[in-house]
Amino acid sequence: MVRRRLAAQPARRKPQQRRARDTVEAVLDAVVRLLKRDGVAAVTTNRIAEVAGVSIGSVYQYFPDKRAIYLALHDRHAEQVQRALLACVAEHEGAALEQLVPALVDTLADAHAGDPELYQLLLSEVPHGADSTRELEQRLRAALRPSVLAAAPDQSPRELERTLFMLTQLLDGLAHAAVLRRPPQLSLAAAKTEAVRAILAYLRS
Amino acid sequence: MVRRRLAAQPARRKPQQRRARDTVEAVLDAVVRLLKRDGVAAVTTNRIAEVAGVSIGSVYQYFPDKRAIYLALHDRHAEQVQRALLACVAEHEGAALEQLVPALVDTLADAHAGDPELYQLLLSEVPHGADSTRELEQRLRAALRPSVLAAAPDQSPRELERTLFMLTQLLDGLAHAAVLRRPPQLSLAAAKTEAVRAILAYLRS
Amino acid sequence: MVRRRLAAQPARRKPQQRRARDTVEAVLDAVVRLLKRDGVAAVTTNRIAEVAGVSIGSVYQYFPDKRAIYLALHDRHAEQVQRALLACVAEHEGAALEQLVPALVDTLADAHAGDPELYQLLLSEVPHGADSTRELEQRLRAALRPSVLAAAPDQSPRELERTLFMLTQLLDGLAHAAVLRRPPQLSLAAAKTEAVRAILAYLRS
Amino acid sequence: MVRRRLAAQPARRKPQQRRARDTVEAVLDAVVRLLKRDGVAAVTTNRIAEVAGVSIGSVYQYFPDKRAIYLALHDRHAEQVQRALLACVAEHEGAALEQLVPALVDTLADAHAGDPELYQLLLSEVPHGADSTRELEQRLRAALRPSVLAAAPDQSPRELERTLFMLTQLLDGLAHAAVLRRPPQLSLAAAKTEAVRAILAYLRS
DNA sequence: CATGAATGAGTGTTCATTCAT
DNA sequence: AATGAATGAACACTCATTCAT
Repeated sequence: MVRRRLAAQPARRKPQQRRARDTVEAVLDAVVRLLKRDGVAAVTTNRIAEVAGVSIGSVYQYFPDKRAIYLALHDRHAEQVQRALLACVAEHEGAALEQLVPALVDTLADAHAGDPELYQLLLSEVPHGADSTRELEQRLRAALRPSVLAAAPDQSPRELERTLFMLTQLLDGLAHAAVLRRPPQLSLAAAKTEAVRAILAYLRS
Repeated sequence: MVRRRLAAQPARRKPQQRRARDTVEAVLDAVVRLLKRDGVAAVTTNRIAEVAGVSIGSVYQYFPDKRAIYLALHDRHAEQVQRALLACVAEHEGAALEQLVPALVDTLADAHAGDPELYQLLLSEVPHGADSTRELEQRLRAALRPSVLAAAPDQSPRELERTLFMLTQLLDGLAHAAVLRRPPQLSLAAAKTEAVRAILAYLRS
Repeated sequence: MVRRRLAAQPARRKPQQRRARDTVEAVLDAVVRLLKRDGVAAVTTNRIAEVAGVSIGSVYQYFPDKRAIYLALHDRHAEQVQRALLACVAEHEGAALEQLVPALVDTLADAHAGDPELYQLLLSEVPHGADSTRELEQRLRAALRPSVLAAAPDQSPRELERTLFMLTQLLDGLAHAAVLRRPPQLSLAAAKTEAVRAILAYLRS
Repeated sequence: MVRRRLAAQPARRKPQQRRARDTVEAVLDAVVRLLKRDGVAAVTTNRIAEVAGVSIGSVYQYFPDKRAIYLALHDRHAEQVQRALLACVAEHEGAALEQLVPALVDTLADAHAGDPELYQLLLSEVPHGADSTRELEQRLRAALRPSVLAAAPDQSPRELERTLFMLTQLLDGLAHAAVLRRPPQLSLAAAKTEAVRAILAYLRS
């Protein structure tokens, strides 16, 4: 009996960590909700706590200050995008870039299109240091490196980095543009096709 | 009489308009100075007035509120970029895109490279509605339309818009990336060459 | 006419300084009122502003933070005591210490007795750095130096300082004790007499 | 049986009381440590618990609120001083005041000099009601009464109280001043000698 | 009894904006 | 038109205290 209890103890700990994670998630979701409903100006720490259903004190138990909340939000977004990309790359393991690139454009466009409003808000209204932007790029680069290396195994590290840099910029930039910036006459599908065309044209050049 | 008046009025008014323009410029410069020296958090209207050497009352004479100051700052930047682009396009009137594109990349990269710190701040820290981002694109598009039209005079308006959209995104995105995001191993010159290569590859495809 | 105006200008400035002084005084008085009425815990910056009849913003125009308000309060008290002491010393210029000491004890006891409650509060509840205590002593010492020097002109500087130190401590300590700490059976007058007796006994020894 | 129980109970209880005492001491020591290291502002109940190595809940098991902690700290200090004084008085039982007074000054000065920083903090920064100051005086008076009575057995109770009051004030005030307020030129020894001189001069007068 | 996560009233402070001069 | 003292709503954040485990 005693032993069972001792063995069970670690199980008790988990709920604590679970609860912490839940609170963090609730806080970030609250920020998103506030952001969409009332704009950045309405995002106050007290309001966040209220909407998240926790006390303001608890918010400060998990985040040292308001900036940290925004930072975590940006991070969470970057993580989600990375996860989607890694899944996409894994799904097309061994495929040619001709197959991979359209899939990547789709994945990225979807990631942004899933909640373009939020994404736009995140970019244009939610404060984020320069690192935050780099964050997503780092993750993108990491996700793509294996595929690019497989497509051209004999390139120099320098060339590899250059290609990765350009591919990252083109992918992110064009998917982003397709979702958020395309002119009214252009459909999302057409914009994605065009993006794929541009990227493959570069890779072949 | 009419002439005298017309001649006199501008003379009297000019100083006033001059003064107004000077004040506006002083305010915007003050924001830039504060931004660079102490970060967004230090940009308060009272501090702006102080650094600009005008009274806070005068600031509110020219700007309805703080947002308007940031907006004007973004606008001024967009205008500067547009001016540079128009000059570049004018200089290459009649030239093929093969000549124009490198020049445009140079121009944009220079525009950003001239004060990359400020540009980064403007993008990542200074609040700017979605319009503000579109602003620059609109101007870019307007500047490039004649050249693209000249290069392929018989394309449909739809095609023209599509090409302009992609060209704009590629130009701005890649110039931006070349200046602010390129990995340490990649020189600015190499990044620009690569950008030109990508854009021309797309245009030829 | 113009000249008159130019000459009048300084007169206009005064009201500004006057107003500033008034606000500072109003704030300090508000703190005293709050302190006496509701205790230290009730002294919040917003409440101070309210009781002082100024906006909280104005309070912060004149004091960088709350500590500064308390500091100013201690300072004002020290200044008042010093003024009373200087007046007392001036009144007894040329008198023997036998006459001066009782007058000094009276003055100090009155200064404390005038508002013993406030004085006690200031000492025991209102935060004050170590300097604040020294402040009053410095002023006391400065006020007494001429008299002590006159009473024994041929003592060494070292001896002078020693005597001043002891005199200061005895005066302040015993006046203070007479007002705030004497046992119920002892009248204020008797306590003062006793204080004088102790001080003169020391000076004669 | 009864005996066994009585004998056993204390044995069982002692550890509990011991633990309680230890916790209380740990808490008070934590306050002192925080006070010295980081100042009053850093003394929060949670931080106290942390530094004391107990949970905040345990702190509240032993102290009803924060004020009680400070009160206990002042009390502990007063107790220590009293203990030293009683020992000193006991050591000089039957001695004349001429011998006792120097010993008392030494004892008090040592009590304060042992940790003058803490003592100063306790006086100037740690909130303490008026009682807290009286506390030490009461204890001082109690400790000295037998000696004063022995020195002049035929004085009236009124006179006794008056003398005790003055003696207490002079002893505490001058010892305190000798340790914490003496000017740089004056050595601690010289200051103590001077204090003894003043007190004996008063007693002889 | 011990724990420490959770609470939330309340604080000091800021800063966009106004308006009397 | 210019000034800048005054305003006060609103904010980020703290910390004494509680109570479920």
